[in-house]
Amino acid sequence: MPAAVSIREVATLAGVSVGTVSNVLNRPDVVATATRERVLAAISQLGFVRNESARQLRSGTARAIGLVVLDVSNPFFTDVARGAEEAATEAGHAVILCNTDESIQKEARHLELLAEQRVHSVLITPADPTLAPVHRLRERGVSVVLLDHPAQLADACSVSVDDRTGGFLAVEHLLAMGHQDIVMVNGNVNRLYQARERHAGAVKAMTGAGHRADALGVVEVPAFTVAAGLAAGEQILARKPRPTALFCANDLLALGVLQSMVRAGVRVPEEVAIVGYDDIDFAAAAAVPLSSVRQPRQLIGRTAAELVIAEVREHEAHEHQHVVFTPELVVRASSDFRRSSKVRHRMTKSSQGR
Amino acid sequence: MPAAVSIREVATLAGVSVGTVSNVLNRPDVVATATRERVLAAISQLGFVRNESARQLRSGTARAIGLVVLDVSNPFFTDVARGAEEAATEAGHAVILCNTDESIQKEARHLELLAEQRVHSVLITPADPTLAPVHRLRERGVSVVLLDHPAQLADACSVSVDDRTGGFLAVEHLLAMGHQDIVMVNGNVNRLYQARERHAGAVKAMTGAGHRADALGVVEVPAFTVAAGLAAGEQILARKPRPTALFCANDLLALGVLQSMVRAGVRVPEEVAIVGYDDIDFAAAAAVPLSSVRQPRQLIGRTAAELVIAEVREHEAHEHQHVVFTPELVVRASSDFRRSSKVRHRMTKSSQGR
DNA sequence: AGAGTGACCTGACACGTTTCAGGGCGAGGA
DNA sequence: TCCTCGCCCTGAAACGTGTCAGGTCACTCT
Repeated sequence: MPAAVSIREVATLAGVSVGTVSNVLNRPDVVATATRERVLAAISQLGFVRNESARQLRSGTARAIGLVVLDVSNPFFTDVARGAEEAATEAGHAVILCNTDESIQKEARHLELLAEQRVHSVLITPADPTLAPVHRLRERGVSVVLLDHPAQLADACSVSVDDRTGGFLAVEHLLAMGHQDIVMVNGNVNRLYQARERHAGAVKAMTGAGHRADALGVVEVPAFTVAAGLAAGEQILARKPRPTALFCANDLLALGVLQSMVRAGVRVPEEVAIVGYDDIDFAAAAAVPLSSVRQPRQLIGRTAAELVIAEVREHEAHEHQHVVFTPELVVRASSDFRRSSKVRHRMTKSSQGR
Repeated sequence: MPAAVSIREVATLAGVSVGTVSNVLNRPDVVATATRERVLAAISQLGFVRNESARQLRSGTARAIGLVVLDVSNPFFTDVARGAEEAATEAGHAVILCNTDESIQKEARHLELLAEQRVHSVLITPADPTLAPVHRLRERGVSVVLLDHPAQLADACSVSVDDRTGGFLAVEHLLAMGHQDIVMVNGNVNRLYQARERHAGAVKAMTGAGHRADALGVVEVPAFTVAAGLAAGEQILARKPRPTALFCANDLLALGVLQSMVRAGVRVPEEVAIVGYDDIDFAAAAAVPLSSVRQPRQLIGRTAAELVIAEVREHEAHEHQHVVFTPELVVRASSDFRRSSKVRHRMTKSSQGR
């Protein structure tokens, strides 16, 4: 392994001091053209690469921002990550992506690591409902933006989508389609902010339509995954009077539930209507195209990154902002038989065809 | 922003030298119990956090490994990433995830960044077919593992899946189902290794069955995405004698193609059979459950990370390995009407029901 | 009692960079 | 001729760690 070449060797080869090389790198305008070119030639000849560690050590903080999400496998979060990465790259920052799987321990572990890396800021969808680790970061002077969690913290920006309205839209739609017996497939309401808010919105729709609050059934799942959705589907299939409509707290759950319905031969939407949440790209391509509550995924990530970059730049003068986007219901075949009829009809022909 | 506390302040508070604090951190066994506890108390009292930059600067290399993939939005790669992250975390390494979108420029840019960070190794699915950036890394002494690209490089390990066999299995299956007019939906064969190999396998299956090599039609797409698949679908729908079977080079393409067929009312698999590649989780949940060539996604990532960690540990003694997994065809309804009949039948009833 | 032996700790240096006070030097003005 | 002023450059001092040669001290052995 060839020893890494340092600024000093470049300086020697170019016949200048290390200070000058550094200037060529960081403030090219202050050095004479001839010298600059000599230095640049030496750099490329030796294959010199800046040592970011040393820069950070000197400057006290890294040019990296940490992005901590609940589940990288969830297309919702990869889209958020894309948005954030775009904005970060434009501003010359690297993004370190961390996955917590909703585990408080993993979250703490990753944040510890990010603190050691001296990232200058962190974008996080909190797994710990107490937000304790977020506060620890703030105390250490790390800028934080809460993703998808609009806690009105005095000391951090946030970017979120109005989950309560999202839940409301979904259930309002199901009620409008004539459903009475609605079940929500949801994560733990106490642990996860999104679960709590979407549920609250759903309940609001129920009571607004004259139903009792507890008329909304609930199936709690341990994770927001397709597998958990499959399990929830089995559970729902076992219920004696089967609910006629399901509102799933995200699309992975909805896809799992849908799959178990299809396997069991339960017709969607005729026997059971399903609405998901997030409107990931796969929702439209599902066995029955999935109705879903759409969130501006990439925009969420981009906005968060931009906020945090601004915060670091503005320093003390920065005022924390709380950006809230509004979700939008996308109705497809899984909750509206009128939309499924055309395709369904052809499928009928197709089965007869063989 | 509170000044970050350094090892020196901890030393002062605990009444020891900085060397001792460092020892407590790195070789706790060499320091007396009483002293160690005093130091640890000081650490937690001051909220001291190691400065990773300084450590790296001293040790010359970071405890991070770079993971460079073609598309983070592709569930195949997120699964690979998960596997890699698991193994890396177990060994105490962080993972920096980079996305190239198949762009040579983005790839170069990310690798530059990783070099500056002095990552101790890089796992990469190359976007540049010349592998030039990979060789640059090697010259700088960075360990590299090629993902999904078994180039028999003398100076790097690789982990891949036998793409040629995968392509062969897919088309062999379609031929066995009685198809003659088969089209492959594929990326650029010259640019992407996977595209080239899967195509070669497909051709081998054709010729093996007594067809001419050019009997396999090809639709080239600009990217391995659902959107590109949709566009390819439109293109195929416009063909005068419509092909009876499609082999898509990955599942995102297949899902897109499938969606455009469903929209156009073309029956799958009766009128057009479809086989995808990767067997991502969403394949099974698609409008018509998708036949696909399965790869051990997480295992690929885990193996790659383990290889590179071993390489760094073993130093000079390391011998480069080329691990090749074997893919497996998973047949579902999209290419086999017998498997679709049950569900299809119930759907028939459902359409009649309303 | 003196020497030898561990156990434990100290203190300075090095890692590669950025920053900054200051120095050399040529040109222009008095 | 001398002074001043810019321009361009130098060189040393940090940044926070890990390492390592050496130092101190109590204890044991002869």
